[in-house]
Amino acid sequence: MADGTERGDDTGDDTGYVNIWMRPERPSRGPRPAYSRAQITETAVRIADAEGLEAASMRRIAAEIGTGAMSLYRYVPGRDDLIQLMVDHVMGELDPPDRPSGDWRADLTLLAGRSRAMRLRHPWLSEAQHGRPSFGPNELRVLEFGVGALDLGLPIDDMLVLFGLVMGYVDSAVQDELAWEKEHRRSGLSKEGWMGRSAPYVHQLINSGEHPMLTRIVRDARQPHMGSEAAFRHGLERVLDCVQAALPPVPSLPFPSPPKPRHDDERTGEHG
Amino acid sequence: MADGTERGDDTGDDTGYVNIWMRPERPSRGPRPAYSRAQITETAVRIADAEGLEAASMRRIAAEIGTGAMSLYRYVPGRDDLIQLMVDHVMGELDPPDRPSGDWRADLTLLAGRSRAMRLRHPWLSEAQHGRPSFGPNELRVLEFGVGALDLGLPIDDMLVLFGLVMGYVDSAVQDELAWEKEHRRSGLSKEGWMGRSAPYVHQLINSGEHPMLTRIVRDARQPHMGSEAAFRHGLERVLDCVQAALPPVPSLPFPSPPKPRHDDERTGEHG
DNA sequence: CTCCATTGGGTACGTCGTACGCGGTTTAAT
DNA sequence: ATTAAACCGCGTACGACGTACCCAATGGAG
Repeated sequence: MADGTERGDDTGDDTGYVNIWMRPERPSRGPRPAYSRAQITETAVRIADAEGLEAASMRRIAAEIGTGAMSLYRYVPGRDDLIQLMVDHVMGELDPPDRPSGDWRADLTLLAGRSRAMRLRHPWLSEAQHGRPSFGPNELRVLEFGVGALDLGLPIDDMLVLFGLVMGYVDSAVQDELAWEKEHRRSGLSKEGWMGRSAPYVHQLINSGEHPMLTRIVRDARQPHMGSEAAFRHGLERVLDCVQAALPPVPSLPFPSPPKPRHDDERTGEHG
Repeated sequence: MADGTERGDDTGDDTGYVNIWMRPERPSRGPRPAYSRAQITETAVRIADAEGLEAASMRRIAAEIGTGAMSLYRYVPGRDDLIQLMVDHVMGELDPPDRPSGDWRADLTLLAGRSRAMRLRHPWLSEAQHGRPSFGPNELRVLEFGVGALDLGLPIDDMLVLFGLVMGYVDSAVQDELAWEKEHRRSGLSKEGWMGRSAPYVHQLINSGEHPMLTRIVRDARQPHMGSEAAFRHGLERVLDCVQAALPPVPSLPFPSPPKPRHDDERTGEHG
């Protein structure tokens, strides 16, 4: 173990910046750069949208811009950091309001809907996040809005759990929506072709009698027969019902008015 | 686009099998194979456990077994399918009981605890799943047990949403636990070193006054000061409270306790 | 027995991320 | 104004990667 690419124990890298957000885009000296992080990031996002994250290689991005691969390393420490820039860039598309409205359910519904649309536009996002938060500026804006909407008296740890539940649902729901498309890209089969090929396997599992839940999923689930957005909204309502149960009871407050910012709420929930 | 690795439009691959589970391990004719899918999968898992998923390359696995890289392709169509075998293999470690016990909360607690332990043993799992279900036998056993535990009168779609909430929480919680370790492996910094380097960035964000929730996370969150397992159990109880609220009211129980989730343990004096 | 499907394994191709170094350009310091 | 350091774009090169293709050896089916 640990034979080769290890560096020192405490230095990390040459610059000493621990993440991409602490590294300045350009120093003060030297000629003016021909490109920019934003341009590189947007190009990478465009390629990944069209052909997947793995297609957004350094060479491909550079070729799209019209330069050599190594030029990109003047702007970005490496590909992993560029991917973090891509993630935060598309997070900016959520464009949450500056402050929660006071109606937590409407706020989270808005955020979830925009997240779904954004994730459908950028199917590589789940793969690119793969766990680490990275605390980019746009990611922070989303966090502030979403967690702030749940600021109704719970401890911050519980607020984070609830916010994670909602965003986690959005992620997995969109992944399900994209599953057919991904499988198509992987196997070259259409949806009908995949169903036809899988039918023997699924039938074998069902006929074995050892998978009652799978049987019910195949036979009784209505999600495949609903519209994608309708299924998403339905599940989201269930998740928000769960969240609501974890929130402190709202109607009777024996204490003075909470410190939540009360905005004039003529925005009504857009639930169906 | 689509200039190179594209195949036909409807054939997919040579064999016609749509996923790895439909492809038989070995045909009837020819010499007896020297290795097996199980051996290859276990070797790959061992490498990924120790050095990450990307270290489990075909060449590396083959070298560990003591053969050439191309020999593995007699057992597995490609690396993506091998990763699916790895995922299902570690899913087998959950080893759920044959049938739910009747106490859905105990069952899901058991499954969540085993999932956390398993994911800590195999930190690459989240990266390897990256969205697609694949319906392997061990994955199906977990699905049958977990969803079956929630079979209390809800429609199957809602059961799936609730089960996904619980497993999604486990995933994200373990990812948080592993975040330090991953960052350490990436930057070569210790936890204290990372905190020291990030302090200026975090302080800048906090001092800007535009991130009240981040401020509360840094100042008030008790999770970093709890044990990892205690934090996990605490959040899990919150999630299960949410799930309970979505379940139909219990038909008959000896205890007439209302299903109201408790939202305040002992949170006293949160502001210093 | 013969036949040929299947075996393990080697070679080779195209791709990847990126370390390194070069000559030219810009700016801060003198 | 001069100089030297810092920074630019970019080409070359290296060691990986997944895997297509080819080969001789092998052993069950006829």
